[in-house]
Amino acid sequence: MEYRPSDIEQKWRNWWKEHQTYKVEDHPDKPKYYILDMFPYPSGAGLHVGHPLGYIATDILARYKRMRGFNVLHPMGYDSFGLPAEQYAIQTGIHPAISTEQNIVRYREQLDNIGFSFDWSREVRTSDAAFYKWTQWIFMQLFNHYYDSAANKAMPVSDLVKRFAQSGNAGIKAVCDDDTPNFSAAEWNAMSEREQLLLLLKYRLTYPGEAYVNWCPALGSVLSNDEVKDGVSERGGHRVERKLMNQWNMRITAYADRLIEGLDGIDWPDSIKEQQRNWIGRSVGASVRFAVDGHDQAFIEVFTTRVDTIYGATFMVLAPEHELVEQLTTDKQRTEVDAYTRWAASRSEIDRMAETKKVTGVFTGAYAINPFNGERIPIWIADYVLAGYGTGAVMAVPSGDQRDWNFATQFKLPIVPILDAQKDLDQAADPTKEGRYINSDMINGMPYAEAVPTLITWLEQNGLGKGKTQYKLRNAVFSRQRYWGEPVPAYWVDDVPRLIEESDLPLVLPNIDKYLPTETGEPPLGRAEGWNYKGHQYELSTMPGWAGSSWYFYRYMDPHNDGEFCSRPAINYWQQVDFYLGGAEHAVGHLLYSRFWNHFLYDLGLVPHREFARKLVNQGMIQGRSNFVYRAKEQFFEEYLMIKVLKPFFADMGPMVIAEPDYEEEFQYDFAFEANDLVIEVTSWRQEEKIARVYKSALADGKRLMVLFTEELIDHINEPDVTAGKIRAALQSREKYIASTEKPVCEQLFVSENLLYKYHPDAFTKLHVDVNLVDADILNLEKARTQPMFEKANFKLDPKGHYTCSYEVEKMSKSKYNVVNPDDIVAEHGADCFRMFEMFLGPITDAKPWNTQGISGVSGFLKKFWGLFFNGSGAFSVSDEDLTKEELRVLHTCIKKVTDDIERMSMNTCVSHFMIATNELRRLNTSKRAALEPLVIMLAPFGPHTAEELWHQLGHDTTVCDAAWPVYNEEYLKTDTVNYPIQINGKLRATIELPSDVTAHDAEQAALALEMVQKWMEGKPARKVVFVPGRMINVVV
RNA sequence: GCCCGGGUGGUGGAAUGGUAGACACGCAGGACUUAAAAUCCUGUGGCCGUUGAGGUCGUAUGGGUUCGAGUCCCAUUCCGGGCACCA
Repeated sequence: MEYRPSDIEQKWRNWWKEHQTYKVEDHPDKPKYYILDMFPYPSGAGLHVGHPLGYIATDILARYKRMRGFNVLHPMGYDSFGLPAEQYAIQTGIHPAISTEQNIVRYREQLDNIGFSFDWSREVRTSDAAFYKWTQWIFMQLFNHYYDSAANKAMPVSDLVKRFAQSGNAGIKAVCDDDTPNFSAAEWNAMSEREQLLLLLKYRLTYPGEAYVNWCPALGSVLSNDEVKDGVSERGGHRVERKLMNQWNMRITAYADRLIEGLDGIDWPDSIKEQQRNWIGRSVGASVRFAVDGHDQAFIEVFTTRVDTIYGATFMVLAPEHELVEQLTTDKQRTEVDAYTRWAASRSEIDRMAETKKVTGVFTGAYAINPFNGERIPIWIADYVLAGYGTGAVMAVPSGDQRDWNFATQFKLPIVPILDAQKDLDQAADPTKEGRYINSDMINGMPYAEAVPTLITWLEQNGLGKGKTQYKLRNAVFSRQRYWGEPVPAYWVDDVPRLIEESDLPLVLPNIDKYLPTETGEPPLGRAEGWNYKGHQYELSTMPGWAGSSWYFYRYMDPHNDGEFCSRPAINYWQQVDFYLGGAEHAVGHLLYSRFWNHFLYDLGLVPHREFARKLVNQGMIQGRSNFVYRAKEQFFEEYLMIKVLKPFFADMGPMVIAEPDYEEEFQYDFAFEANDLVIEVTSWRQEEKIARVYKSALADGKRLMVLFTEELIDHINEPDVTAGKIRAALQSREKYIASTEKPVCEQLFVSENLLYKYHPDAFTKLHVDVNLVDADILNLEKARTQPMFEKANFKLDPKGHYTCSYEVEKMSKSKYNVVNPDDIVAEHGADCFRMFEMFLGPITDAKPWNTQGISGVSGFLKKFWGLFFNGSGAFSVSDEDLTKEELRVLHTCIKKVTDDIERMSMNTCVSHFMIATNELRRLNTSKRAALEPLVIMLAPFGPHTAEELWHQLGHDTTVCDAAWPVYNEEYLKTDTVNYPIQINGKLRATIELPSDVTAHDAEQAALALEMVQKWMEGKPARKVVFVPGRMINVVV
């Protein structure tokens, strides 16, 4: 019988479904093992080949653990709220719930075809009201709790209220806003309810507050940094500004220390732990208040980790958004400061952080007073100081900090050394802490360790500052001005948020007519009719993508519970995730937020562990190979005209007078070619205003104007002669204004990648093109023209008539149009082959570009393995004979290696061990049950369909999933002799066959006796002989 | 820019500090075939040499630790991921 996956795979998938093979029940008497994959966002592009990489690995582990006697929970669901569905809804008007449902159906089909052992009865979807009811419920718990620093845990706000009423907030150690005032019990009790509620917001673990966002006025929406390119929106190229908006926040900073400490107790990759530590960015230092000269009420608070350098602070820098900038700026400096502030507002945070070469900034005209020596230091603003980090102000110490040094050097500000150990301050800053302080008044002569406490004590005694621990971690913005997310279960009364009753959960997302912000700039939910609670308007923003994914792993334990997010018995049995697998790109997003929520739920006694996942493994990303096309900008046509049309044209016409355009002319006419009083302007058909303006200038100058539309240049891009003809005619004509009246056919030009070198790089926009339209980097023009992107396009082809695309290896994603689906491969080679091929690609932790060359190796292996069970005439034929010593060695080597390698998630080497065993058994002509049955069992996690078929052919009638994993016997692995390599001074020179139980002494003697060894020792005595039993012998001379 | 990974034949990759290149792909040669496909066999890191010798270089680059380094340490370089509203 030939191996034909299509004959067996569907059959067994049906059988598993019928027999509920993968249904998981809680068995308190059985050891449990909870294996979790990061659930996918159901994108419109379908499941891509990167998704299953992790799912296959965990599926293998899950099936393996089951065979080792564990009750395994390996569930799957969908992170089904998200921006792409909303954008699709904006474009098409289709409700995100509908497109999401369609995408899920597709995902499910694709997942089913791969033969996973998921228990689908436990599926969760974050966009189901039955699920987000509990996301909202957790939000409400966060609102109702504050972080008590004394108890080091979350406590009910109702307790806080009682304590306020009794003794005010003086004795309360809690995490709260920096600007929380001190008040007595009497003051508290005298407050109105509204005042009290506003004050409590400063303590709650989730609260509305101001935060900076990328605001795009033209689109009327907030954009992610990702959606902002070069200061304008990626879609549409509209202006984007940094704007303060009232947003819900999560007080994750309350848990900063616990989130750092918790990392020590979990088996997560060091790189993830390190990234989280850096993200939280705990730094110990001091905050210092600087008075401002001439402004009695204004103080600038700075945080520094190097308070010891304070006498070297020769200026101060504020973020352009700093609230005092407006007030401090002197009239003389105002124009300059305003211009700089506007410019800075147009830059994204990433741009600002990335820019280090160019130092920019302006002087405000104001001076701060150094609290230690009363010195006046100038206050500047510069965008390397970020408003969102710390206080948005830094004291600049150019002798110790490189960025400050650069700034000081650029703007000629003084650089004062403060330690006698600092060197070469004319070359660079020296951040050393060595030596003794100089120029530093009260700490002169002290070392670092003494100086810091001296200064902090002084600050605290004088009320000018204090020792402080600062975190880079900011409270997490929790509002999204979007539709497709969980509604926030809160409503507003007199600008104070209140929660709805728990009994009114879930607060179901309402339908709206359009998925866009309202005309007044409110989020889409502002369009919902009757969106209010007992007459008060609901919160209009929705929750971010990470809300549902921060706790979903508990829902799988008890997915249909309507009374609790998870029942007590279920959580007591399943406890926590034993093995979590997913991409490292979630290192500081999902994985940190989930830990935060879990610590909170732990404080409330709702979950048994502080950490939700005991072990985490990162799956490497399967990267896509993206292709790019180049769309010409207007500038391109000017260059094209010069190079392709005018140059040959001049050669034709002989010498001719061309005016050198001066600066002003260039401004009036972008493309200022002028000959015989004719000016040529290149612009788009649509730029009526510009054309009118240029025509007016031309008239005023007494010149004639010819307008060449970019669209007509596009039409004739491959025939420059046509344009040359037009110009020739224009030169001879006496008309004042010459422009084509033909309607353009093409509106965009795409230039082949191998022609780009002729033009200025800025003349093109590089755009992703769907890889399905490209074959070996050549764009399929016929297919391309069917796409909206190229509907009105012309292509400038290379001399071979090809449009060549450039390529890059990057993340596989719908937005990069480089998604490859597994479907075709599964259909062609079968699911088992696909599963094993993905594993065979390499370690799951490595990133690698997708590439199907090599799949025939796995496909051939499955055929050979299958072939072991069938005789020459194609009949199933397995004997019951005993195994020979060699067959035993082959089998048990394979058992040992595969078992060890699954345990360390090295699935790629497992596949090669199967190949080796199969090749060996073929060589030995083995068709004995005693060898093949254990192999079928071991193959089952990898190729479940094939294994199930062979298992049943071997005469079993229950599933192979419940077979016991084979155990290897060390006895069979032993060999009588070992082939020892012999090194002379670390270089391999000979080998020698020695008994496997040889003593060190005998081995040395045998090695030294060898002729080759003697030759390489060149008569010198052996100074030392290193003998590693079973490994090697090294002779040192 | 900052943080985190990674760099091994033509390709994917293997290698608890102990014979670098397992297992595959590809390629070359051969067998079977009228032919092709499929299948099977042999070879396959570079260089020098050889007729069944052997030598030498080699794990991004340059240093270091060690009897011994792809593996550990330092520096450089290139590539990938993250950088707070993509998920």
